[in-house]
Amino acid sequence: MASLETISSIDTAPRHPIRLVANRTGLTVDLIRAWEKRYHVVDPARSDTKRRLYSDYDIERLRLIRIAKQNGRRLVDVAPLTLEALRDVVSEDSRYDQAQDNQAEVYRPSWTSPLESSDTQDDIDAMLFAVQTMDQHRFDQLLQEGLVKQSLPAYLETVIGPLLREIGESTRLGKLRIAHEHMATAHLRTFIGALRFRETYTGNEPKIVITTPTGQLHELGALMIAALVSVDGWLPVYLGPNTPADEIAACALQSGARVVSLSLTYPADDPRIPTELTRLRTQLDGKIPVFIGGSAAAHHQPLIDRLGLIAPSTLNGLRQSLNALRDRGYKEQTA
Amino acid sequence: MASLETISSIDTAPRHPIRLVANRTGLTVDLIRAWEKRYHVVDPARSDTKRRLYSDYDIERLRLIRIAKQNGRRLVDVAPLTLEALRDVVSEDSRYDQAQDNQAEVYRPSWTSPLESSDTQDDIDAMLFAVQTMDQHRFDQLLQEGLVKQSLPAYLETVIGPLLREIGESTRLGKLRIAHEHMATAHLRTFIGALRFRETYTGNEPKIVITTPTGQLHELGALMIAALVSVDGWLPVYLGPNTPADEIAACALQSGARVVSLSLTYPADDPRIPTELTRLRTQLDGKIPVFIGGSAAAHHQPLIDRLGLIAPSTLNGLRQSLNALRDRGYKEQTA
DNA sequence: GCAATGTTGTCCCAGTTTTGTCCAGACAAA
DNA sequence: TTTGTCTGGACAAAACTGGGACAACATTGC
Repeated sequence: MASLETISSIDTAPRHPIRLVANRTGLTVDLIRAWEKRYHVVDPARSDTKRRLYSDYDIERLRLIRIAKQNGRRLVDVAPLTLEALRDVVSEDSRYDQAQDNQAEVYRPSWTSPLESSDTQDDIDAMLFAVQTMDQHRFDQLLQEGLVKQSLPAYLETVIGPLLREIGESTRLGKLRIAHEHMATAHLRTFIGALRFRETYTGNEPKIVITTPTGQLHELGALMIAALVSVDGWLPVYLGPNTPADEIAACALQSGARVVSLSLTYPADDPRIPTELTRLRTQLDGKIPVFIGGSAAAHHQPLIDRLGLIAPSTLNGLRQSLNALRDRGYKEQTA
Repeated sequence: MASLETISSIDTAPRHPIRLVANRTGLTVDLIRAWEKRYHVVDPARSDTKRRLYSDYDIERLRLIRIAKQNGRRLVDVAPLTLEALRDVVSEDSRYDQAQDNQAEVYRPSWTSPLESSDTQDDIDAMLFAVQTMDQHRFDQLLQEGLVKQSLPAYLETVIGPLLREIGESTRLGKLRIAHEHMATAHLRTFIGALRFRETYTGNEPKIVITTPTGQLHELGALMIAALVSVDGWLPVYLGPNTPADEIAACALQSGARVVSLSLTYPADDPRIPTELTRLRTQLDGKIPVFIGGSAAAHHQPLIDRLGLIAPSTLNGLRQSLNALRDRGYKEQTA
């Protein structure tokens, strides 16, 4: 369980003091207590000296309730909702034009463990079949259904990632036409792009610039990262693919981003990559870390080491590094 | 299965406070109450402390009434209509809106104007400012709000189209950085892509393949077309940008599409365009018409004429041609 | 063309409910 | 000691309600 937890769960272990919760949610300490007193919005555990201790789950709920209120909901109405119900309410409110999710009845705790791999593979196969038959509607349906079954990070790692690889592979082998790949890519671009907006923002999130460097035209990896980090309370500044180093640096500085993350996939050995990465590293204030992800990152390991960039090997590794960074930032801030 | 039902039927359970309704419809709280007082436009349920509680059905009605009013309808006339009747009225108006010719039949008071152009320009300026300050959240908010104010086709034509042109222009003039343009483009890609899914599909819609030919990397025009035709009951098979002619043809044949639509923007004089268009025309069964849209279509007028392609000069022209085609197809089918 | 009338969005009022902030005194942590 | 958190309560701002006033504008009748 513990290993899976890291991918998919929102931790329910109580450990955060109220101040951190206030910081992360954008609420005041007083308000959090008042909500608890009046509506039992949260029921935090206590330390042996009666200090409130909140879990990640609580924080996420409070964040969502804050947004729900901004959208015009009344506290009385949203206070008793579960995290999942809140997600639905908030995403419906902030994007009421989105395809109405019809799975309200399905109870899916966010700590749901990832699907059995065979199950997942079946899903992926079904998706590939839908692509092959150009059945967009079915494809979309499968994507939506798959998302219901697991948490977003787990879904990206176990379904979307493998699906992308298989589509690429099948096209190279001639099992899929270019037209099929195009359709699937376009559809996934829309789908993953929309995922980001399932999350909600308070305005206090640290920013992260996400893009791909010059020459890297495939954006889906970067987009997945944007969706992923949204879950953990980052605000992605997403620039799409193929951004020159100068522009990335300018954007990071203008937006006040805490981190930059790049995705490298294809072509893996583009000669511009070393130039661009070096240029980016020198232009950025040394305080802004640069993360490198994507399948082609391994090709540039020496360069990455030399420049002091960070290249976690998995999506989950990236996620953990970022979370550590974010929480470190919190400590510095209050120290 | 149940999915279609849940999508198309609107919940009548009263649960939304008036503030939320105001947010979603773009009306003010005062106005909603005034309409209720004067015309019983809605008759919301009440909480135990007399607070108004609206249903999804109410909200949708208010939204449509707002649009109907913008189209020049009088409140007295539309207030008693059911949701379905309102839908008819609004969609009828939106057709006449842009068919500037024969609007004589419809009663339209003199103050009718879809949206004051100055108003629209203000919105666009605000969006440009949000882009310039890299305020994605604001940008998204403005896009959403704009959409509430008018019907989707009108919105695409009066806001999104001009916005795209101004972003391109500003970037060329150096008023925006490339990073800004990238951010805006990426964001719009997500936004427009999601628009298509506002519509609900029955499975009987005629299909239309939408893409851009080889060398044309800008996909937003094509994506706008996909969103646009969805409104009129087409099912877009969207392939993203840069699709070779052979693949377009294969896709059209495999999916049984009735029409193909291409968007040409940049580079306008790409030498591959004539080759690709010719190739496409010959590979497609003569029965499948090919529409050409986009700012660069004019550069290829002789070619378009020679190949017998169709190039309406505006989005609305395209829309009308397609509707005519669809209805003609329908008649043949039933005759 | 002008006056009377109708339509419509906005604002104000006074009373109620809901919600955010503040305070005081006690205790715990750094 | 200083700072932060705890409980319980007080207070004030914001939001909602019903009612009505009013100005801007369009329509209608002359």
